[in-house]
Amino acid sequence: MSGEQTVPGSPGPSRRRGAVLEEAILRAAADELLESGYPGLTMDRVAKRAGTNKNAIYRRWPNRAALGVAAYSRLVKAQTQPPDTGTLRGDVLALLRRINCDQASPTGEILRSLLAGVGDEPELLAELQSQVGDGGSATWLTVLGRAVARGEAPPKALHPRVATVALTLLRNEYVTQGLSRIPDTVITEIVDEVYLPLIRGRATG
Amino acid sequence: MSGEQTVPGSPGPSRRRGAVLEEAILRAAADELLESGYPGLTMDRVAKRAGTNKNAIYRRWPNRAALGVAAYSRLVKAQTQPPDTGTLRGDVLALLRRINCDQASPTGEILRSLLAGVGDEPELLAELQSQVGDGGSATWLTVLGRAVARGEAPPKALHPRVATVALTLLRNEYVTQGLSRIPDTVITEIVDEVYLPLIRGRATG
DNA sequence: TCGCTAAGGTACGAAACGTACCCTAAGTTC
DNA sequence: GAACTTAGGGTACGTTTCGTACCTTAGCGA
Repeated sequence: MSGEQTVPGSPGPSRRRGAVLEEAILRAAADELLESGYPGLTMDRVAKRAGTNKNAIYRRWPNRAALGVAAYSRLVKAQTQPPDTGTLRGDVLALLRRINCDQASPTGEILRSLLAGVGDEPELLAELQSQVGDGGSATWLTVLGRAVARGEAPPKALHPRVATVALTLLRNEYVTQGLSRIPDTVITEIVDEVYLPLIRGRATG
Repeated sequence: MSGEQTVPGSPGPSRRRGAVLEEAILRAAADELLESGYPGLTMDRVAKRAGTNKNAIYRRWPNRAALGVAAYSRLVKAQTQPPDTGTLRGDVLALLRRINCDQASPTGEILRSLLAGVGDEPELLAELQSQVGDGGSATWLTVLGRAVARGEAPPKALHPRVATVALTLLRNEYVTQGLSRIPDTVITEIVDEVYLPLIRGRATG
């Protein structure tokens, strides 16, 4: 929570413009998302928190959903460096746990709300999807590729739908269970009961 | 679309009560869901369409989300008879295609909206989940059980998380792709690239 | 026949989206 | 350095929709 964004020390009108103001708005929106979720993401409140008004927001984003997606993108960006623990199981567990820790606490509820908020606008849906979903497709293929190089997995496993199954199952937990953080037992179950049997089973089956 | 629910032939006030009125409201709400989706599910419009007013609705459901979930349940109930084609692949394909035909056209968008609309109310989320998600868990276990009996799958495959993987992947398509109906190639890909390798791979891997 | 319950009609307050209008500060150009 | 253009600030407004309140009226049972 970065608190209010009005420049505190300057009494006179020191007016932010352009990218600076845009950053302040996005930060305020992201904070609101974290605190109150997407239903609590009110244009008036974001404007107030950013120390500006709705005009400045609507000049940049056409509606609340677009602002929500943009703010959400700020929350979940960053971590795309795939782990390298030396084993496929270790890498997959690390990936899922990282998602569960860094993203999950707000993501479950917020993502669920946003998926609805974007409604019929496919552009926003695509952006959400690229942020959350198969934005990580490359990551998973990297991890799997190393496993293939080590002989842990057959080359046939390098298939996007196969590679991302673990992420899909984890996201399904977020969406359908309504939990903010998934228990680690569920993660290990996904890995040991589904993902690794799927990957390795393809080697012999 | 069942149209307006006001009794057409009777000019005088012929007032419906109890279960009859409740049915009319639910049907009106379901029709609104089909026509306009959850965002278009307005209490005033449902009341008007059902030929009643908001009082009668709020006396039965505490808020819009509850009415939405109840109406949605009407839309997706019915089909729970598992298919029996003689092969696991045939059964799984039949299940997914049935879901894709009977449910999908409205389900994708509506489900996405509802998942958000229920927001923080876990009871409604659980009801949604039981209607859409693991309401089918028993179905999938039945299908898998027959496959085990035929020797098509190992008994270890009779695990809820494993059994429902195909459904989870299909639902993931609905939620993240924003399509009302999934192409059949995606369904066969889910079955042939993920589900069957997962089930059969466990036999040998 | 007489109440009691529930439905109908309507109006209202609150919240929030999105728009409009005018004023003013920050850059920009000459 | 002055005029001009652009963009931010403040505010008010119209609209929609949720959820509530209040009163009237019809159906049903005792």
